[in-house]
Amino acid sequence: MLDYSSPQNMSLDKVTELLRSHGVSLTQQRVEIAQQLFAQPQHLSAEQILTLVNRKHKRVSKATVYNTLALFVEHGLLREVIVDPSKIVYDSNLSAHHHFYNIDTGLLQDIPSEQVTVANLPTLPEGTAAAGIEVIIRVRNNA
Amino acid sequence: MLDYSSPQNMSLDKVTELLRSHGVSLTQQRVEIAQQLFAQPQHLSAEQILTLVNRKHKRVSKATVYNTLALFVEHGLLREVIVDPSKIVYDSNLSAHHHFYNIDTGLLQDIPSEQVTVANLPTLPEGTAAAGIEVIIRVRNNA
DNA sequence: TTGGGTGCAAACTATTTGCATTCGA
DNA sequence: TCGAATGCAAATAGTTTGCACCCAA
Repeated sequence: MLDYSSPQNMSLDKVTELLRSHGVSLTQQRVEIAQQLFAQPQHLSAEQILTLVNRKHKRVSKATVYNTLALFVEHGLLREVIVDPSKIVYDSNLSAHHHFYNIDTGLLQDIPSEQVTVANLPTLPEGTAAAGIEVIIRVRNNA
Repeated sequence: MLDYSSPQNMSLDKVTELLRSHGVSLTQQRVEIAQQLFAQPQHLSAEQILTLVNRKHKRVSKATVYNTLALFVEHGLLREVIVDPSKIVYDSNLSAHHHFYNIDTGLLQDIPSEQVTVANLPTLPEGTAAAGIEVIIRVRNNA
């Protein structure tokens, strides 16, 4: 499910700059988590991130993974994708896009935003401002 | 949060016909749950449904509520809306529509499908068929 | 009658929390 | 130094499960 072979880490320099530019102060754990997450655009659960980060040496606790993910989301470094009631998926692809979600396999795939047109938006409810528009296309495997 | 005053129940006749026509066999509990759910189009959590159904007399267990909701979803009587990682919302509005989700209050509101145009759909992943298209517009309260 | 449905309590799992310890600036 | 961050374990909450009993057809 998770490809353990290909992903390189993002370089320390780049991670440092990325976190700093988003107002996140540095700690060893945040850097390790960020190196994994931002090596490439990807979809990971908290559990998967915990496993990835601790693959070689156990250095990051579960609570810190959750704390850090929440912090990254808050600072706009990461996007939560809510498609499966059983767990949150963290998406390190920051560009605007939508998703295919395979309800049989759980596979989540990006749809570049140019490939979907959402038009004619309705007026928002009184006293609210838009925080994001999401299109989720649920698919199932052909029998 | 939940309006306990207005909702009437759907009549026994209508519920009987509704369940039968969707291939669901009748039991006391299923009828009680259906009467609440289909009294009007609404968004309810499992917990809320449990409370509603047992408001007067305690007759339906938690496990049965979950079993029944899953059964109704399977038979197309109900739609699961997944917007909040902490709980599933069951939507008794069967007509095509999308949702506003207020991330501050948790309020879910329908958007009639005529009010949003989703065009230019991308080709589906190999070997899959569409199971549903969802548009969720997340909003927050104005400061 | 009898297989599906129900109720109860215990199990499960993702996430959160409390608090003592450690670390970055 | 010192407040912020971390780690651990226990707590939480929604949902699921196992199994004995019950009831709709």
